[in-house]
Amino acid sequence: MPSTRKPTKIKPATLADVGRAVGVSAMSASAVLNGSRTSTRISPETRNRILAEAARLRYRPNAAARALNRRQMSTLGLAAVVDSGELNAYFLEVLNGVLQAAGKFDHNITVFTLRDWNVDAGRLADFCDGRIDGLILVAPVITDCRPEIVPAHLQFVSIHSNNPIPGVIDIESDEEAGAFEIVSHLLSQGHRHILHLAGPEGLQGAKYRLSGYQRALSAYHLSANAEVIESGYSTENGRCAIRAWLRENQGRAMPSALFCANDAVALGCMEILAQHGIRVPEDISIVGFDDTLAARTSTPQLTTVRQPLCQMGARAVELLIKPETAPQTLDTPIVFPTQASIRASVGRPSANPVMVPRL
Amino acid sequence: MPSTRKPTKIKPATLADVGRAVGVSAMSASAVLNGSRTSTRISPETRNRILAEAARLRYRPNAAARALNRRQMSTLGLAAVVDSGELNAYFLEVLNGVLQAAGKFDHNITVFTLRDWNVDAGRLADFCDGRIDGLILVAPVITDCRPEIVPAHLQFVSIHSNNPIPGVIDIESDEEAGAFEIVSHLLSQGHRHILHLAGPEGLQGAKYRLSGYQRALSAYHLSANAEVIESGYSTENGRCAIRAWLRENQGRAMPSALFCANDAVALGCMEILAQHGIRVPEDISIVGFDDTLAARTSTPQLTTVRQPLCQMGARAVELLIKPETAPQTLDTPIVFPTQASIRASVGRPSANPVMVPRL
DNA sequence: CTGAAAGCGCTTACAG
DNA sequence: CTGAAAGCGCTTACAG
Repeated sequence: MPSTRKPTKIKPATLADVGRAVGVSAMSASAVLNGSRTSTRISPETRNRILAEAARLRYRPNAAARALNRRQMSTLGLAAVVDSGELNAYFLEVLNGVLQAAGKFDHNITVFTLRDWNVDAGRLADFCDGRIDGLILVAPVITDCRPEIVPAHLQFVSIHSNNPIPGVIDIESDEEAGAFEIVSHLLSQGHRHILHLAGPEGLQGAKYRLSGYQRALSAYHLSANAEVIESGYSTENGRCAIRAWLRENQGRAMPSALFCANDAVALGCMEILAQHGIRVPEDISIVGFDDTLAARTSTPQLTTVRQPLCQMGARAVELLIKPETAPQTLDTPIVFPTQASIRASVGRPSANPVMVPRL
Repeated sequence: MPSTRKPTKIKPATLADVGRAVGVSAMSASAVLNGSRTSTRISPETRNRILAEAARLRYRPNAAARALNRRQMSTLGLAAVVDSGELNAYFLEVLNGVLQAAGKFDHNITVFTLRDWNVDAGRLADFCDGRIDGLILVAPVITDCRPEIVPAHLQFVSIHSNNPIPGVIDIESDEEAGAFEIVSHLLSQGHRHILHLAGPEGLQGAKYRLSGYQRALSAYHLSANAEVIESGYSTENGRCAIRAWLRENQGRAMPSALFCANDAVALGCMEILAQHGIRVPEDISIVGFDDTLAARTSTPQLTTVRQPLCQMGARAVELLIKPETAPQTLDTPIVFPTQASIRASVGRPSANPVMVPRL
């Protein structure tokens, strides 16, 4: 007998159903099954009968009714932009941290996706209609920041906000220090010509990474050797950028190392370099940024800068659920440390410089 | 002036507030602002005044109240197990498809994470308390499948369920055909000794992949050449499995190709082989399964089997929101086709066989 | 065209 | 120890 579609008529048991089955009021059932306060005492025997009937009827408190009454849903929102139709590895790391923390506090996570921060900023407030008790903005880039995007009755927290949003607590990682550390590592390995593929112009994170790069070179009195080309943040951006650079520099010496805007860009570069027979790290060293899972699965594995995205996500959840843990001043972001992840994609510079191949 | 924590007292405007401001009943406001049915006609002028006041007060219908009344939340659940504390690339692909489809139907997605399918199966029904209108199970492995795990009033859909769950529609991809196709590709390239690193014993997907491998060999009358070792599904599993195989087969000829349980395992193998100076694809060809983003970022890029995870996620959403699109029989899974993704990790077998290095 | 009433399922005072 | 009442914000019949 093939199973058939289930009739959608079956209704879950309510407190009234349980009460009726036992012969008491819904209120008594509520006190036993959901009541947190101990002031209302129920006799042990009716208590047991209520418990038994509730189990038999598979009673579960209705979340919508409870939310309406308590004015909170025990749910947090997570809003992110989907670039080119795909959430990326960066988001996945944040999501992991957010889910883990939310679980601890018995909260759910609802994911909202936007096409574009500026265009969809107005929709943010629409999500605050009782569905969620707080909203986490993942890497928002809201340049046109009108006050009405964050509603008066809910708290927002941002992670890696591109610019301050009034009333929104921001969580950052120290990207400047991370960039400084990783470029210093390259320098300490003997690299003197390090090409930086910078992130998208206008993005704060890209600026921090560039600034850390410059500060490291400066510390070695090598500012004159700085060479920067703008790339973006995607693998395809990385491919295009390095391809263009190779085309324009045929016959010249290759840099001995690449400092890429992020892991995705680094992977794009590795792909193109491999096509030209340029080996990593024998011929050229490469470092990325973010320490996404792609950094661990590439060949060779990527030296990169770890941002504690998981912890940052968890902190965002904590800020919303336990606002008393928030810092005094909302204007200064909470900053997490970054850390270099040293892997196989960095070696010593090769003795005889590699030349850019002629096409 | 530093911004201060917002007083959480501010309450969003209700229909009653809007009605009061205009001087009409909440019901009229409802008819204008949220009413879908046209039977209730409001005069154009009061209509406009209601609209104006609603905008001024930033009225938004309360989702909890509406859900209580309509008995649906416009939200779907997505449940997955977090292996070793991390959601993986496979999940991310499914999530992408699910979010995209949910957006089209104006539904939200709430993510639930479990530690272990069998242990936490009982919690599934707890989520069905009015928070969601349907639940998607991502790759569930519920061996001890008692009927009460799926509640009577909600529909569940599974993606890649390891075994049938009564009353749950399952969505599959044709893994057997995918394995057959990719192994046939290896055979067509001249490979005759193909080692299979099989997925975890007991998992249905691993069986399909093994079966496709065997069928392809059989079609070439090469069943006698089959060689299978059990690996798992993680990169570390892949490293261990290939390391063990190399240790036990020192001095013998290497297989000319590896068919790995999935991309992660393939990457683990590539890493270990590289350590032994064995080149891909010159010395040995490698194929994976899943076509996760790691397959595109490895060097060389991985030949693998693409499963349309995004589409499968989208179909799951559609099944829950438009149950009329469900197939007649729930017992037969919906099967999506798989497809070989040919990339650089496969070449022709080398003329002189590579030997397993002595340690 | 407009409103008073009842109800969705729960909880929070308040009586008995 | 237990229950009747009122309310959370919305909607759906039903009157006027």
